[in-house]
Amino acid sequence: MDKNFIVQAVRGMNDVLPAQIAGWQQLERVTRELFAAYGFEEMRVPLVEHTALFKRAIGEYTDIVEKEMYTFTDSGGDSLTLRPEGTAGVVRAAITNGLLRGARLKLWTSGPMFRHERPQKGRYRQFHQIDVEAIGFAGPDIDAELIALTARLWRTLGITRVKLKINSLGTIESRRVYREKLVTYFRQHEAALDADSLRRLEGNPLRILDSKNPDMQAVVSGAPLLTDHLDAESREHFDSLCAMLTGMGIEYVIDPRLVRGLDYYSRTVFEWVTDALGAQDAICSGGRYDGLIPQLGGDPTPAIGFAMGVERVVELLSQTGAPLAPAAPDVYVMASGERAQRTALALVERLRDDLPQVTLHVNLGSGNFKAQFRRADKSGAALALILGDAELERGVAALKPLRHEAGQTECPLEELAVRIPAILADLAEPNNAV
RNA sequence: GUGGACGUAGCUCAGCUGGUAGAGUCCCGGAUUGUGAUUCCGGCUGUCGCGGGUUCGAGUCCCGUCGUCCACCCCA
Repeated sequence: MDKNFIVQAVRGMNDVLPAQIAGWQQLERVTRELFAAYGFEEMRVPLVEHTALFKRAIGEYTDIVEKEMYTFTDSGGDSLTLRPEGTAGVVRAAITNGLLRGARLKLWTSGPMFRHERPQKGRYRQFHQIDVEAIGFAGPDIDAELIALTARLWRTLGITRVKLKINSLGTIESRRVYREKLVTYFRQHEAALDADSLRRLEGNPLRILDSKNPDMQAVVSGAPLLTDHLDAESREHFDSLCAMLTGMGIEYVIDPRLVRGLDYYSRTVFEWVTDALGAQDAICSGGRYDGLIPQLGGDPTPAIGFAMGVERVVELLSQTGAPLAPAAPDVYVMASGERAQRTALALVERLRDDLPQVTLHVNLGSGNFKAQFRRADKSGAALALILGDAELERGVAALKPLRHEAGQTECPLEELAVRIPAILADLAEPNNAV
């Protein structure tokens, strides 16, 4: 085989193998239950939208829109884009399906997102997010509830190395005023800015505050703070949120330099970070986007949402050390001899009819008893069902517990549907364990 | 997009200053011709990421390329 002809996976787009799936399924199960408990309903939206939607929602001058989108022209001549984030599609769906009209929507969705970035740990070109959006809620109480939900999620999953950062960006108007002050300040200190920051000065000056360059610390720390330039209503909204978080016993730090990279955010923004994943430390973040819906053509409606990175949370989950072993079957069925092998499948199908709650794995293909026992052991099954020509002669099967000292017994074929659950129940008793 | 490290068997890795590859594990068979651990014996798998160059000779040196990882950047 010529390795040059082996089809490779696309860079940054990963397979999730059976050995890794347990963490994904656990996260999916826990979030599904939690969202239902908080009154959120699932919805599903397309992976592909018109390019214009993302340009208008995320912002023309963001990194995502400028250089990270998978955009193509379809055969009808439309410019389409693989979604780089989830909120725009959900909001578009709410508008085009007529779900607004003063409604209060609590929604969640999940699936793959696409950004053409250089892959590294926790950052892939196809990655997965779980998105939660609350549309039609103006007060700080929904902000607090969303954050409480995420805090509960970490607790439920056993994830501890996370920290909550919050901030308020103010209204779009107050942010514009602050932005001008900031630009004025940085212009006065242009000599001290690095190349990245000079570039941002035009497009997104707030991001300069986020700079990790140590040489920039002096300039950045002298910059006017967003928190000091909030309008009165945003100030009150933010103070209420802080009080509610404190009231719920949720720890947080106010980070006046926390700025989101998407233009649609206003007022509350928050981010859960961890020190366990390296440079890609944000596992869940979001904020309020009161101005987005009218900007996309809907009736003015306040809203807030967040997204969590599935790959990153799953990685944290696997680091917590909680064993996520693949499920072992209850029974491994082995057959040796021509007649037994012919009979085994039919026998097992009857057992599946009678015992739908019991998982049975059948040894497929050939293999001597030694090999079949090895496979049975590896499968993790509690019980081996052994069918040989000798047993068939007498109309019985042998049953051997694989994880306990209890010895091997024989059972008439017609009694298996009764005997197997009885033995499994017996083996499940903790004091019978080896 | 920028910088750095790395790429040898399915997996984890060894291979000193260039002399055409090795261990453990996994898998298969046997000791035990119908019984899973362990032990012992035997066996299978590699165009040393790919392409080019230097050399009598390259896993080893050089260049390019692809990929992974780390950081920048960005963000979930």
